[in-house]
Amino acid sequence: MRTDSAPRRGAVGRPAGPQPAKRQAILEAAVAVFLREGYTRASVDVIADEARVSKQTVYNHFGDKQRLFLAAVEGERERVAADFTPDLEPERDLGGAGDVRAALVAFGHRVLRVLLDERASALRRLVISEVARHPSLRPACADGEPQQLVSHLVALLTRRTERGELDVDDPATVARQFVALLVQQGLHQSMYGTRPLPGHEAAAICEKAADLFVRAYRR
Amino acid sequence: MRTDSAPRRGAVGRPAGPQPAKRQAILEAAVAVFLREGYTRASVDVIADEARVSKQTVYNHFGDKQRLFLAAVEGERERVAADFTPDLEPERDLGGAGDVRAALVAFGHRVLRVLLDERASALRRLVISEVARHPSLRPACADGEPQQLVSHLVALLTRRTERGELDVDDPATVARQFVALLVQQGLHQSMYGTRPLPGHEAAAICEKAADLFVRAYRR
Amino acid sequence: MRTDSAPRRGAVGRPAGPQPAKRQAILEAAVAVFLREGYTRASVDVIADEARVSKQTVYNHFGDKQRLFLAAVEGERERVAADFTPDLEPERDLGGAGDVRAALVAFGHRVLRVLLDERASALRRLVISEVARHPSLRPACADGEPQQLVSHLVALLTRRTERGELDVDDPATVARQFVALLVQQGLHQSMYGTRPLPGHEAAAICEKAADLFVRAYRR
Amino acid sequence: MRTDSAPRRGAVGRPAGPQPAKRQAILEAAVAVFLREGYTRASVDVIADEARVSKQTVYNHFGDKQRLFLAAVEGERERVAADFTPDLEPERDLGGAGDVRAALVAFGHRVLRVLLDERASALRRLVISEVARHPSLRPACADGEPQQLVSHLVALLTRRTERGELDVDDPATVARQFVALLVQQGLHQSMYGTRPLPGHEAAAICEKAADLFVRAYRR
DNA sequence: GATGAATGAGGGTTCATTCAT
DNA sequence: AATGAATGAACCCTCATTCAT
Repeated sequence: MRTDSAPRRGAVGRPAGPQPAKRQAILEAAVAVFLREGYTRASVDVIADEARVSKQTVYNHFGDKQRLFLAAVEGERERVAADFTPDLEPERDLGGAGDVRAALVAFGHRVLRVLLDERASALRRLVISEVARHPSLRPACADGEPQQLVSHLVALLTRRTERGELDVDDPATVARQFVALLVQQGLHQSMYGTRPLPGHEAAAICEKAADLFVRAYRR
Repeated sequence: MRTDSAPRRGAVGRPAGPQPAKRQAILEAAVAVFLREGYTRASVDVIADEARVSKQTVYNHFGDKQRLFLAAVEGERERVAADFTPDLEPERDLGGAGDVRAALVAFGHRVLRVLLDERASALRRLVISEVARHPSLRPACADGEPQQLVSHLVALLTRRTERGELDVDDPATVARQFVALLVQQGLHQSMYGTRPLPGHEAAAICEKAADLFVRAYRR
Repeated sequence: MRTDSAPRRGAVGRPAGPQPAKRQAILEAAVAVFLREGYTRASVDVIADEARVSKQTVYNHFGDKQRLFLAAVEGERERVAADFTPDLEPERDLGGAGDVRAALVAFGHRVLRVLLDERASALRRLVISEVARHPSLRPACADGEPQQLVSHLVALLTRRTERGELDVDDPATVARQFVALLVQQGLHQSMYGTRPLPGHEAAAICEKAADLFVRAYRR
Repeated sequence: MRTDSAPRRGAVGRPAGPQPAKRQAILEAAVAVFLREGYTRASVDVIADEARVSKQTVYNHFGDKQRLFLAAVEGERERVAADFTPDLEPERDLGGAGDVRAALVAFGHRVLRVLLDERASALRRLVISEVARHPSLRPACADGEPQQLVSHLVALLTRRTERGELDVDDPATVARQFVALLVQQGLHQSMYGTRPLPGHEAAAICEKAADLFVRAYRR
């Protein structure tokens, strides 16, 4: 995650070619400003300043504010996804001998952590704000429940069903429901990521959700 | 070019006195413009024009843009709530002889109808957009799941439990979960009210949710 | 021709109502700047400064640069026409006992004076510059030969024909030709009003033109 | 992404050496853009793009926008002149047995055709627009009546006078007058080349002009 | 000689807000 | 209380021009 914007001078003394570093610096500044201010409030001047770059350079790279915005959202979306990849490895408690409820609770906490990450929350609010005016944001909007999380839960449900601990016919649907429930309660109680969610509230959400699904599907 | 319809005071014919009709006109125009454009894009000029009122009159009544905004949100919140009161009378199908599942599905459809109403959706997006910058919006943000709906469901669950059809210990929690599940799936699939939700998708959401809760709580 | 831009305070001490003086000041500044710089070079900032008015006031009065431009051209066109009305009174040498040639020469000088007036020339160049891009300028462009001059000459030709000094069948056509000839040679030799026309050149143009028409139409 | 078609010099494969083809391409693009947009609106970026050349190459060749502009005008002036050389061969109808009036009418049509050519008109408007700000345009401005046309008419008048059909003392003056008359009426009625001149209007101009001169000079 | 990237100044336009009537 | 006119700051974007490769 290099963020320097100065042209780096290699060992051979070449003064640097076309500088993709600037593009990156602009994108990072754009993400920061758009997340902080929203689309309309964000000013290209400020983004340029924050990227230590002239305003026209921004326009040379991205054409106009809207395209810069979409690029920033796209980039941030990838960054958020990447940041949480380690969290999403499905292996960890699949084989766990722990009982189902504990597994679901643990999974729920993971969902909430990903969901309430500060930058991810700001991105979500931004996308919701602007999706009505920028239809290109629809894919980003549909990502509310990161697909990877759902897949992970599908695997978990399938495995537990195979083991005879659960009785889930249609794991995809059930997984989406579980995640949706956590997401909505998490967003709602944290004001869409605007206030930190106290640990006990998070725990309550996860445990009650686990209770519901255990009650419904434990064999 | 006088267009006011309020009665004049004073014998000499000077138009004078506060004109509460104007305040209302301004508020309505403000709601329309803020919902349409968002906080930053909305311009006081346009609001004044749309209210057929001078710009300074807006400032006389509301002080500044932010206070006008908060008043508009508050007003719209009440309007939305009021609009759906008829839908929310809890008596209607409580005594229905219909089975529990059907009652839950019907209730779910009611939730989605309220949730996806065009103005209600625009209001929700607006509140989510600005809650980070205007803390006074927090109450409005917490209204994501209209309280009345939840109360209604609590009553339903309680009654059905009394009748021996269900076995719900903590109806408040269960009701919140049911509503949260519907809300999240409805918002997600309709892009936060930005595209119409096809009937079969709405039906699927409601039925699967009913299935889950029936499975968990039917005695 | 009042040109003061300060709000005048009437005898009763009222501090001035809506100030049409500002509109006038803006228009005058606009004329000056557009004539000096041309449409594109002219900047609304400079016009506002020169009118001692804020830029937004310009926009409040005229909407945008193009409308300001058209208003300025229209105003200047009227001003130019008005400025030369005294010159155009047709009575002066109609009854003159002088011979026809002298009358035509005198008329020719009048045409050149009107034509080569500094502001009128700048206006003509401006209109020619922009008529391709602003179709609303077409009327102004068609005014190249002020209609009043042609009418005047028509009267002169008619009178002289009635007196038996000339033999002009179709005075309208002949008048347009005479004026066109003078105009073209005047514009050409003065570089469209860009360099002063020496007296002897002007005289030559007028005299040769008079010779041509006398030769063609003297009875 | 090399798109140049000029041959490379040097054995090692470095593209090098002056590429006069590029200079020509730049000039052509500059002419097109300046004629289309006028001096101020024309942007060096667009010219460079249209010439398929980097912007700096434009600066390398022409120094700055103004010099590029002057070169473009000069080039276009030559091109226009060259384009009409075939039309200007003076021999064609000089010996024509047709009567003088017909010859003058035919000549008039030739003048109007040359005058109202689309590119020639755009060039004229451009020169008139800018002559006040770029004194180097004065020669181009003086070319309003192409010298070649006048010479041609001088020859015609001389020949017809020698034949005893006309009685013209000073053919140069008369020729300039005839051309000036046509030019002014043609420009005026076509809005300086901005709207097409209907055939009957062109015919009327030419015929009335021929009538005038025949009336004045036929022996 | 030619390029792509970068710049600082300035373009037209719109904003939230206040003054004078 | 209500208005129309006015303001200064800021917006997005484009310009002619230069630097570094």
